[in-house]
Amino acid sequence: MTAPGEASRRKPARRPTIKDIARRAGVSESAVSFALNDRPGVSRDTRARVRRVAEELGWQANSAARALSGERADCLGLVLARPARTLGVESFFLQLVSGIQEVLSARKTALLFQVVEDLDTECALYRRWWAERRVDGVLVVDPRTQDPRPELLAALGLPAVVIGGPATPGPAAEPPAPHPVLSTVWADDAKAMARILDHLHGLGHRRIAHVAGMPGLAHTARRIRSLRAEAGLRGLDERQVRSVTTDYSDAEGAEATRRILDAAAPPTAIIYDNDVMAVAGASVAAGRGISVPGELSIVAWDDSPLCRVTHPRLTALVRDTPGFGRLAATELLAFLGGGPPRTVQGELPHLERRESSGPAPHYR
Amino acid sequence: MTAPGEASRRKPARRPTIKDIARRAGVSESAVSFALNDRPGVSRDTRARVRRVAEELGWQANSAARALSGERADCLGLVLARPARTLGVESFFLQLVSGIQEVLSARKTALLFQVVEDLDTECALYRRWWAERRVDGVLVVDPRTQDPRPELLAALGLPAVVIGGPATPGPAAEPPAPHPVLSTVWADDAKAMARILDHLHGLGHRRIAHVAGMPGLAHTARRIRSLRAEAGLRGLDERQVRSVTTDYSDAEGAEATRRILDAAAPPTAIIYDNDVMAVAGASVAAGRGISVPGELSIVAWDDSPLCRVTHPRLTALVRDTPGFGRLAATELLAFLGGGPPRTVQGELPHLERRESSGPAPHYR
DNA sequence: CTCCCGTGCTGAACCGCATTAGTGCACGAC
DNA sequence: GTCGTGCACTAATGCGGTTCAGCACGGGAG
Repeated sequence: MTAPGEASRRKPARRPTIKDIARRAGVSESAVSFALNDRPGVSRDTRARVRRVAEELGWQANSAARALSGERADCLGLVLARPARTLGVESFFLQLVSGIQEVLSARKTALLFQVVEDLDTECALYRRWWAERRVDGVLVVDPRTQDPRPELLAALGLPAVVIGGPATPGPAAEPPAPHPVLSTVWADDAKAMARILDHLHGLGHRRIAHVAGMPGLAHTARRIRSLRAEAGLRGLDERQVRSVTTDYSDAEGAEATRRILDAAAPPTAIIYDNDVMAVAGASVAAGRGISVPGELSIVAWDDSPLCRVTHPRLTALVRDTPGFGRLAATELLAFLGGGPPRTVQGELPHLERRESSGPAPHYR
Repeated sequence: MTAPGEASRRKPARRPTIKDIARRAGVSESAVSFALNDRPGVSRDTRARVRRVAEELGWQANSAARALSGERADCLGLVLARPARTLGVESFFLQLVSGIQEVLSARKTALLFQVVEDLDTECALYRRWWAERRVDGVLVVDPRTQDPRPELLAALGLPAVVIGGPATPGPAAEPPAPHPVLSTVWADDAKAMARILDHLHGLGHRRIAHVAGMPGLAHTARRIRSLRAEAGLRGLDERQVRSVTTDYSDAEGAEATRRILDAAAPPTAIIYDNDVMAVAGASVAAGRGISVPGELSIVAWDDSPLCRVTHPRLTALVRDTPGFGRLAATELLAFLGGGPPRTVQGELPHLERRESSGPAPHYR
């Protein structure tokens, strides 16, 4: 029935267990467990001997067994709820994940990563992971203004850190109110927006458009509020700073740009909430023969190679995304280790000035 | 010691086990296990009752317990070995992962995803996952010409599917030789390259450059060989089709473009192995006042929104990346289910003709 | 009427580790 | 000399499933 290759292919290839170590080291299994987990109850000699044998055998704890008895899965979860369609050019997540894993891999903690279509599926997945005890905690991304996730996770008792600020928006300029159970890492979008406005206002721009991201997202709301607030501080009124929301795609970024440029009194500067839309916007301007930055300045919120391959290269807000991921992972591990839920702030981004932003036209 | 919030936050929130189901259904635990796993040994009535109780209790099998006794982790692994630096704009992986998970989530199989710095770390990770029994199998990406991974995985007996063809390069035009243990999903780069050459040669291009990806990657080698072969079939010699390798970054793509254009007899068309480099190349051409496609045609291997935001929009080879992921996941699950290792081919990409490719200059 | 077998279910062992409750022993105190 | 005490270690138990060896029962064959 089974071909020869068939039989050999399924070779069991037994992996060593603590029993094997115990036998070879001449001690009991529990002594081995103590020795390998840095617990008291074994002499220095025995501990060293056990360690050596374990090393020789290439032993690694069976994660399932450890999870079953230890009540820990040594595994965190990250769900990305994005319709497949909008999984376009995206440098943010891979960088975030890369940062997260720098921290996790040092602790032998794994990361379960899943892309799903929508928020409901994401919630269902949290429930399943919780019930299956697959993960010790989760990293929540893309917080929304109306977000069912914090409540769900709190109800399940599944530890989590919300990346990108809380779902409950406070005043734009203030740090988010701490959630009683969840940790939060947030970026000060208000200060970041202030930096952009310092730059543009200093260059003489008085009519500024803002092509924002998805309406439901918390940081979209924060940025829109921040723009208003910062504009107000500089004596601009609401009609001079307009925000429109999009789905972050190049298509909607381009479309928004067209509508903005068609207005009666078009702005002299546009802020885009991501790099893809900024490039798309620059492309629209080029297509219409509008000179950048002569007639229109462009600023991208988030830098990437994209911003450097256009002509002119785009002025962009540079964030340390891997650093943000490291921060989030560190915070979640600290919480799992028994620490209190905290609200910590990521590094403030800086504005990388390139050729897409310049003096406002009437200033020349 | 513990604050009030501290105490409540760690609420155990017990999850139901089969013991709970057994008690409420009035049967033994083993009967519950049989009923829930579609095994014979329980009557229709009992099975239905157990199912109903499990449903009511919201029971989900503890994945650790199941893994421990069942010898299956219901989890696959995917490692991406990329220096953090080159984790730039990358649509390919998220799309691949999204396709993979369409298949996995239907079977309640999770995906462990990890980004590491290099191949050695990747191999170490396979060993650890294997020893820890974390995963039932892995999806291997970015196969190389000299690739230690198939051998390692075979030695460990860790089932795997290699995505993107085998490490052992056969003749460009032929499907890869099947590995005795590993499955492979591959793309026919030779035919894809033929489509590009059909297009360019048909437009009169006779000097064609190829800005390829990383030298060590198997598909880079395949594409370079394919270009030679296809050029030969059309009567072009080696000096008319030049390939240079890069690290896929916009910077190297631009640099390669500059050197290519500086040559004594520059090509009339350039093929780029990814979208980012193609855009960077287009940007270099624009900076030099070289008209595209008037003086230079550009083709990108891999489409993305990027290719649609440039002026002119870039002609690109469109692959069904999520479909590729689905294929790979399906194949790995089939193998885990007892099927033989197979070599299957992904859908052939098609060339999306846009404005960046046109008649060669001397044809006008 | 006995024997046998299939059906439907139970009890117990087991997976690999962590943990708790002992156990034997040396040593110091009284 | 006896008793406690701390140390180094072992034995036993449990985590939540799966699985295998029974076991009671009923019905058909001989």
